[in-house]
Amino acid sequence: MSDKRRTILVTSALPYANGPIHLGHMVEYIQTDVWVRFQKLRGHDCIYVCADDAHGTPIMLRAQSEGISPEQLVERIGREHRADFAEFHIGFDNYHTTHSEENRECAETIYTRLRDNHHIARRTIVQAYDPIKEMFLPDRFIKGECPRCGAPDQYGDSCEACGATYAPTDLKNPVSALSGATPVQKESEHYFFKLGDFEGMLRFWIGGDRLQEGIVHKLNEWFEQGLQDWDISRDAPYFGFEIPDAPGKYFYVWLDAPIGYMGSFRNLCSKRKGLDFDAYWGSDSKTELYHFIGKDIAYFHTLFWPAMLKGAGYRTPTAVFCHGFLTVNGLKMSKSRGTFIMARTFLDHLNPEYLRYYFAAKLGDGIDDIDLNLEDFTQRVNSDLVGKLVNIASRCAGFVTKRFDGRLGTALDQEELYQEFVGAGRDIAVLYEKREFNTAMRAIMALADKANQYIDDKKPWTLIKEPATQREVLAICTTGINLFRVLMTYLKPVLPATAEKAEAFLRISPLTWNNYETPLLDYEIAPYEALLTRVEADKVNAVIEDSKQNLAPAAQPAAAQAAPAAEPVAATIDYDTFAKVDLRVARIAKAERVEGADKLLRLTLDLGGETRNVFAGIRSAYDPKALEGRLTVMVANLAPRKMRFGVSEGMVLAAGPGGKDLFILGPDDGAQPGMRVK
RNA sequence: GGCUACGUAGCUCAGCUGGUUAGAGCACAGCACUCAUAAUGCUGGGGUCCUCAGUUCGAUUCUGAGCGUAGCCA
Repeated sequence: MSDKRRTILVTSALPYANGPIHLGHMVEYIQTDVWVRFQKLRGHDCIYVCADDAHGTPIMLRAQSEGISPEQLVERIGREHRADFAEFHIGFDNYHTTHSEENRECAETIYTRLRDNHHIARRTIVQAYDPIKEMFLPDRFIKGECPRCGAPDQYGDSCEACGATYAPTDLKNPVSALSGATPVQKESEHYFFKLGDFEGMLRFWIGGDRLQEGIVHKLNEWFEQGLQDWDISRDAPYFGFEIPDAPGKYFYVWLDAPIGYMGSFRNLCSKRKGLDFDAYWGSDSKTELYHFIGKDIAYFHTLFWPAMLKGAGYRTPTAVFCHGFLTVNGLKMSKSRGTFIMARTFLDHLNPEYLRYYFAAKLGDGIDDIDLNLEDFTQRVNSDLVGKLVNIASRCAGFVTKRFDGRLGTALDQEELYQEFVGAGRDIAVLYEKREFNTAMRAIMALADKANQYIDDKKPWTLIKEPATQREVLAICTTGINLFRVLMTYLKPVLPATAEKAEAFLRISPLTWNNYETPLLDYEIAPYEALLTRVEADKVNAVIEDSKQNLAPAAQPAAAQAAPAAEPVAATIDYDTFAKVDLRVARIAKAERVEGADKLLRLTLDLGGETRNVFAGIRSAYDPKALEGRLTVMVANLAPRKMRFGVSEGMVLAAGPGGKDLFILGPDDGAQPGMRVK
């Protein structure tokens, strides 16, 4: 049935090791895993590797803020990632990390070969530098006003207000997001990969069937703009691999991330006998290599990555498969709506196979976004999997167990129908191969409909009443159960755990794509037990509730009681005016009375990296000791003001008429010192 | 802002190179059945194919503009 045995290596993009896996990530791992399981089911030699992407500035800083080493952080997150994937039945052959000796070796080899082949250039560039943290700042860590529209508080690479893109040096009034200091310009020598050397090779490479049409269009656009050198080095301090011949310089995280595919494979070679690294990665490799990625990182995988491989004397990918993003209920995932769902939260309440099926039912070979509509999800899973699929086995098994000692008949009632189901496998296999899972699921469910229609048409529950037609009932149920077995084979890539239960029910060895052509006859099966239960709406709601963060209902009863002393609302201001006020969450590190002032307290505020001295006129309402440790909100960009007792560097927000009736603001749990209030 | 995609029934989607009454599943309504996890079967209602303009004998399908959504701009 399968063609000749293929040798295939498959990867999913490496999740970043600074946070947990969410359902958006799962689209990719489920898509890849279904494809890999399909290949294995067909009897091909298919290996699936992945790893944590462990390097870069965000991980370094996150570890710092948690007071642990980056290695400890990455180790912990990696453990969580593995657990999430395992429970979603993602069947990696190997899951490694980019912070590994194998990866260092691969990265160094690629770099030195590129260098020796003259594909590396060195140039001194000027970059923003944080004089307090003593480090160069990535674009995302610089904030300032957009040079085009003037919107405040924009990142160093692009403006969220007007969409302009620019260099961080173009920002007006830039500040470091780490320390609040004004970045200074500082020179540094950087290493560049000369992508332009590979234009001819890449133009040729993107031909053929390697990439989806939309991606090819995008690449052509990039070609027209001209391929530019890629900056692959970063200065210390940086969590990553030091460049061999350049002390103090590190590989940019995006250099060693895709190399992580190789590193993970190399690690697998050390564990699995007979696996030959060069057979898979050598320039003359005969094996197939596929990368599943999200559409956002196509650039790295379709330009830099093949060029790097080529330049270092390795093979290039057979194809790169892009998928779209996940929306929930038609919108971007949102923490406040409770639709930013972590893999773990889903697992806490629901069977992971529900999600595997739903994603499979929606995923095609394109790069369109897919939507997780929770109501549709519930109905679809219940209707397709429980109502149609599992129902076939459930409605037939009772007769077999109760009336025929659990033994299937010696012949099918309808051999043609069985052969029709078997024959449909050819088209379904083609659909799986082309990653048109949505069409495959529809084809499988159409068969399930057919099986139910068949049983309905034969009405075994009527025939069982007549002694003369008892054997007919057995033949019908034997047919139904065999049809179910075929369908379960087709769904095994999507529902591996249910397939396993079905195997136990049928008392058969593992289903494969090659062992269902002859029906099970004269064969004893186990009593039927529910293979899959319905999605309960309560559980779906529980997932949403658990995903909501900091959504304590805004207190509004006060407004209802119409405060007598209500102050008229001030004149309208536009957003820009409001946005000029930089409000920050602050931790009151210290609070003390001020000698000689009967209204003031001196507060030492921690803004997560810097501290401020602020005087607040709240002594009549607060005991200083009770304030220490509390979080509050302050105006962080108020001009410093000299007072008799010192300089006040900002202002704490409070409401109330005065005296004992003063109330300082406090954020909900979870807020961290330094966060901006917007 | 530029570019690349996408915008079809309440929901999720299919419609290849333009051609008779635009399809499927789910949801909904009616009927039937009771073997099955209130599952299943049959029948039915429901769409200005985002908007406008153009090409054409004829456009959901081609072209242009606009609106909306997503990604990218290394």
